[in-house]
Amino acid sequence: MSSTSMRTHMCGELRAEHIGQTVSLTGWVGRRREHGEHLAFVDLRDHSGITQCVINDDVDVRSEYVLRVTGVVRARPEGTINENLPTGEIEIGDCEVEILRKAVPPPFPIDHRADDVDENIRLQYRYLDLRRERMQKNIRVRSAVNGAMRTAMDRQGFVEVETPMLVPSTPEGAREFLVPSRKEPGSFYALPQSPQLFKQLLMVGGVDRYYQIARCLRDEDLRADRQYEFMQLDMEMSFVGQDDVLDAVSEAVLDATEAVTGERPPPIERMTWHTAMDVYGIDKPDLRFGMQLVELTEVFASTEFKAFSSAVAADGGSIKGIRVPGAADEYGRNQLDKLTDKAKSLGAKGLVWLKVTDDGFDSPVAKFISDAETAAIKERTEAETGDLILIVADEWMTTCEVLGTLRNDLGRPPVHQGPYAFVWVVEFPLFVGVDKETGRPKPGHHPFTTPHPDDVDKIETDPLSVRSIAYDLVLNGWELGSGSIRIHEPELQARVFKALGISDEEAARKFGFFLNPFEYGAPPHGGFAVGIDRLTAILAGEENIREVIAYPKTQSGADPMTNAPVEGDPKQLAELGLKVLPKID
RNA sequence: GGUCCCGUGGUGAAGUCUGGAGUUCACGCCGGCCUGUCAAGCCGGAGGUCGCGGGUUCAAGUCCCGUCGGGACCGCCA
Repeated sequence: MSSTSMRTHMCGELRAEHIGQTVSLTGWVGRRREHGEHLAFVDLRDHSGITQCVINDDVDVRSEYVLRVTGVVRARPEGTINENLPTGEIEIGDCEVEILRKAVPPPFPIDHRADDVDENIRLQYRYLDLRRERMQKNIRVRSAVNGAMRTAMDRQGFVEVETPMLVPSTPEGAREFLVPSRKEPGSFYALPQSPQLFKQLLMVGGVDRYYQIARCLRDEDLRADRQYEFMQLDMEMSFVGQDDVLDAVSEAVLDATEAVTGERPPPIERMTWHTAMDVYGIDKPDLRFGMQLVELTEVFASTEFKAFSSAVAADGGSIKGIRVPGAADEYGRNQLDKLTDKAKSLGAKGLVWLKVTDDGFDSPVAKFISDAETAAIKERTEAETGDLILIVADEWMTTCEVLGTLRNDLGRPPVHQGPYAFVWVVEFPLFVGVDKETGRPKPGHHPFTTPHPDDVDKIETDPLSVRSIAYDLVLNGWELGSGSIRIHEPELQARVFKALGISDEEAARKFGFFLNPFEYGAPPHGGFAVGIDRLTAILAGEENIREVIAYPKTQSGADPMTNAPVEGDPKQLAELGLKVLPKID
């Protein structure tokens, strides 16, 4: 497999069993150690590893020269075995060295030391960065993830279908990249934010089980876990319920994890959205650590502390706390003030902190808390002396979100650390919040998501309480993807549109191209999409998806290697009927 | 759109708070010595618009203003 017409082995391949063989290796000069005119050690490197070549002639080879070395595998002399190297027992002697290409010195070392190099420089010379062991590993982890998921989908009877990259602009959702049409100046294609439309129409088309390793594009600001372009394992299946989709995706994701780590994680547990919010304060809970939100509303049922009593009295009010083990001494007044500011910036009216002592609490509000309440707080939070307790009293959602954010800020390990804590978060609300202008509820996922059958009756009467058959896959606090069972009956779709305040005319205008085909017989169907960059990053032990993307963009959307984006050429612009307006300051 | 951090020979850092000659350290690079190294060693050398522009000052890498670039996060990502 690894041999070619130019080489017999890879640089990381040779062992004691090869001693005596004449071999040819190709690769780059990693290190050169010269001992006078007639002895030099050259570490020849390719992605598989390095092999020491002993060169007796006076050959001028330098860092990153590309060589073909032909010689005899021999045992290293006693006392010179390098146990840190898989190939450390052997070396290549009687070397004939062919310089295939000289090289100028690289701007940074092609090894682990480049981890500390400014990322902009690594990206400018990405082709050199990619030569490094870390990048080679990450690219191969990615390939393994793709391969395992593809195999898993094939095995389960899914059919890979490629959907177009030049698509119509869609009215809702993320900002799109526009591509001007040359044939029709003034008209534009959009690059797909996902194959959503096409995959659902594949179901109408009787494909039954579709998947694709799909490129998706969204013109939204970049982050550690977000790029303009990203890859998804996109899938859709017909005549299914939620369990069918979750099982199929679990298979692919667990296979991918096993392919990379060699170990298959346990079956992925499920948690309702409500539990995730209530206990972890976030819809993408990180299950690797505790510090759960503890319910304290009842404890303060008859409290005299006004900040709490008003929350108890309010409809939908909630008081919760988190315990930060052993943190009482770590957090001084200054830091506690910062936490309070943070809580306020997240929408809380305030933050109560209690330092747990043997007697009770050390806190500015300790005097408002009765002995019974103190005992109840300690019992419910399982607090011990030296712990710090943070309490928020507010509307339920605010209480949960604020404490969830603090929990992550204070306790969350780096994303790749520890076990792989997958979790399915199910029963997302159908609607989230209310549009300020229209007063109508806003869709939580997208307007084609099926309402939970038990809640369908409440679409008109209490829309915000309606759950949906929409679900997310979460790993170590990162959202890996989301999906839903789609609405396939027009009556139900009409009710949801009505709740959203979308008129028949508007629905026909905005979504007609999508929904009209359903008239010809849409099967019940549902699907999912898994973010491959994020899954790969976590499996590769990286905290940033740029590390698992061969050619990523910087946070401002530029590519330091190619200098993209570049100004439009006037001739091209003219052909497309485009004119660039001057910048407004 | 916002908040915060960073920018010093090819690379990484110290120096910036408290202004005083481009000073220092490590790696790399070039040359010399060296026959068992593997982060080789020893000796010598070259290499700088302190991101850029403006201001304050007798004097700015250092203080002030602006700007560009990079990063983390918020908004945004139905």
